[in-house]
Amino acid sequence: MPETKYKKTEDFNEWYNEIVELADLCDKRYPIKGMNVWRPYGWKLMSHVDKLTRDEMIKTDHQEVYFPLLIPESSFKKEEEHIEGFGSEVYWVTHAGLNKLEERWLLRPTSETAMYPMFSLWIRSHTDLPLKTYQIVNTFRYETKQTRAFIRVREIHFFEAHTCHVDFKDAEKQIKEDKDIAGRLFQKLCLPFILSKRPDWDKFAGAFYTISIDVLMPSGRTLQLGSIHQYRDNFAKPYEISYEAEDGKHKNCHQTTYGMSERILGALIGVHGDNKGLVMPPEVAPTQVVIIPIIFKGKEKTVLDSCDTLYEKLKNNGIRVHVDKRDITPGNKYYDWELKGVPLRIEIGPRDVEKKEIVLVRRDISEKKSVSLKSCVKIIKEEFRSISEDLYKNAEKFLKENMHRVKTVEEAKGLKGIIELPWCGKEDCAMEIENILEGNTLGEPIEHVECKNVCPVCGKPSKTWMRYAKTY
RNA sequence: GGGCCCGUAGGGUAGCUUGGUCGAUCCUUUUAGCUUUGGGAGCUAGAGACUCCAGUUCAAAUCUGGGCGGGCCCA
Repeated sequence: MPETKYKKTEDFNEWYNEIVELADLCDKRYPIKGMNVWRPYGWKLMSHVDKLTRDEMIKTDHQEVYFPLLIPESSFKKEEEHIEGFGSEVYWVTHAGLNKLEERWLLRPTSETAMYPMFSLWIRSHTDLPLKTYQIVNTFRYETKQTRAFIRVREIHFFEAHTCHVDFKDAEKQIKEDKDIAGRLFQKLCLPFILSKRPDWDKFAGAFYTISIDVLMPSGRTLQLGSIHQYRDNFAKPYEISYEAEDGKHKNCHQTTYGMSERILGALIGVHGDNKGLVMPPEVAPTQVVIIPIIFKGKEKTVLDSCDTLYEKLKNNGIRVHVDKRDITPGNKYYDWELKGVPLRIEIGPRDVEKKEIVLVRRDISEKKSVSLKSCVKIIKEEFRSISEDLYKNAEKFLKENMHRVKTVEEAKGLKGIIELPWCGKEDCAMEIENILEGNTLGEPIEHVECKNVCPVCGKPSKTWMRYAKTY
C-alpha cells in the first residue's frame, strides 16, 4: 500500500508539506516568500469553505461588500493601538508610476481602517443600525517568521465581518450570534474547537476584548482559525461613527468583528488527513462521489453507459459527482482520488452491471461494500452523515485526550496539547508559565469554569484558568 | 536585528571535498504508438536540468566574488 513518504503521526510538519504539494492545493514556487499560488483543487476547496461561510452570513442578515485593497496612511493612523499592533507588518505603496506619492498607501492587513471612515458616512440614524457587513478578500501581512502553506502566509485569503450597533448590549448579542455561527460552520467542517478569551496583552490591537477560535492539530500545537472581537466604541470614537438616537442625542456606535482565514483549509488537511492524503468532510468536498468505470475489452459500452446513468441520477439528487473516464488503470485512479480526499468512491464493472449493483468505498475507513443500484442514493446520503459524524468524533476524541486541567507547573511539564492552569490574573505569572512550558497563552475559557485553586507561580488565590499551548 | 545553510529536467536525486572520464546518474514526470484495465501494468521510440552575472583556468556543475531566490536557528 503506497503511502506518503512522511507519516502523519511521526513527522507531522513534513507530512503536511508533502500533502499540500501532492494534492495540488498550492504551488509554493512563486518567487515571493509566503505568497503561494492557489492551484485549481486548492482554490475549489477554499471556495466551498467560503460558500459555507456565505450561507451563514446570509442566514444571519449580513450584507456582502467589497472595499478597496489600498488604504491611505491618514485613515490607518486614526486609532493608536491599532497602528501599534499592525504598523510593523504592513506593506507600503510609496510610488505611482514615476512619482513619489504625497501620502503613502498601505495594503490592508485587515479592513477596519478602510471601512470605518465610510461607515461614518453611511450611518446617520439609529434606524441604520445594526449595520452588518462582511467581505471575503485578500489581506497582506509582512510575516518575518517561517511561512507555511495556508497556516502562515503573507497574502491571506480572509473573511471579515464588521458590524455596528446602537450600544454595547446590542454588540454583545452579535458576539453571541458569532459564536453560534462558528458552532454551525465548524460542525459542518467536522472541526471541534475551543473558545478562549484572550488576555488583555494579547487581544486584537484596538479591541475591548478578543475571543479566539482554536483547533488542536495532530502535532499538539494549536491553530487559531478565527477571532471574534468586541470593540465597544474604541474605533467609533476616532472614526466618528455615530448616530442620532430616538431622543435626538448623538451617540457612538459599538462595533464587533469576526474574522477567519484560509487556515481553515490548513486545519481540514491536518486534522482529517492520513497517510494516503486528504480526507474531506462531505459538506466541503468539491467532489463528493467519484465513479470509476472498470472497463474490460468488449464490455466498454455497457459499463460506461451504467456510469453515465448513475451520474445523472446522483446529480439530480444534489450530489456532487464525477465520472473518471481517463485512460489510466483503475488502481491509478483510486490513489489519485484518495489523495484528493473524495469521501466516497463507486466502482462499476461488468459484474456489477449484471447484478444491478455498485461497489461503494469509504475514503476515511476504506470500507468496501456492494449496494443495489435501486437504493444507492439513500445509502450514499446516509454514508455522508456517518462519515461526517466519524470525522467529528475522532477529532473530538483527540482534542479531549489532549486537554489537561492541572494545578501545578510540575504536573503540566511534559504534557502535550492544551494545558489549563489556575491563574491569578497577573501578566507576569502567565509569562513565567509561558517560559517554563515553552508555549503561549491562549486565554481563559469563555464559559465560567469554577476554580478554587492558587496561582502556581505567586500562590495567590485564582478564580479562573488560563490555557497554554504551543501554537502555530 | 544577529548567525548558519542551500540552489542540477515539472518533482525527488547522484556527481562538487581532490576542476578534465559529464556528450551529467537514477527514480518519477511527460509525448506518440501498440497493448492493457476489479489497487500505481508492459513494450518501442522520443522530450526534459547544472539559478544569474563576473572572475580564476588550457579546461568550471565542481574553485572565488556578487546578485536573485529558498530554508533553518537565535533575539
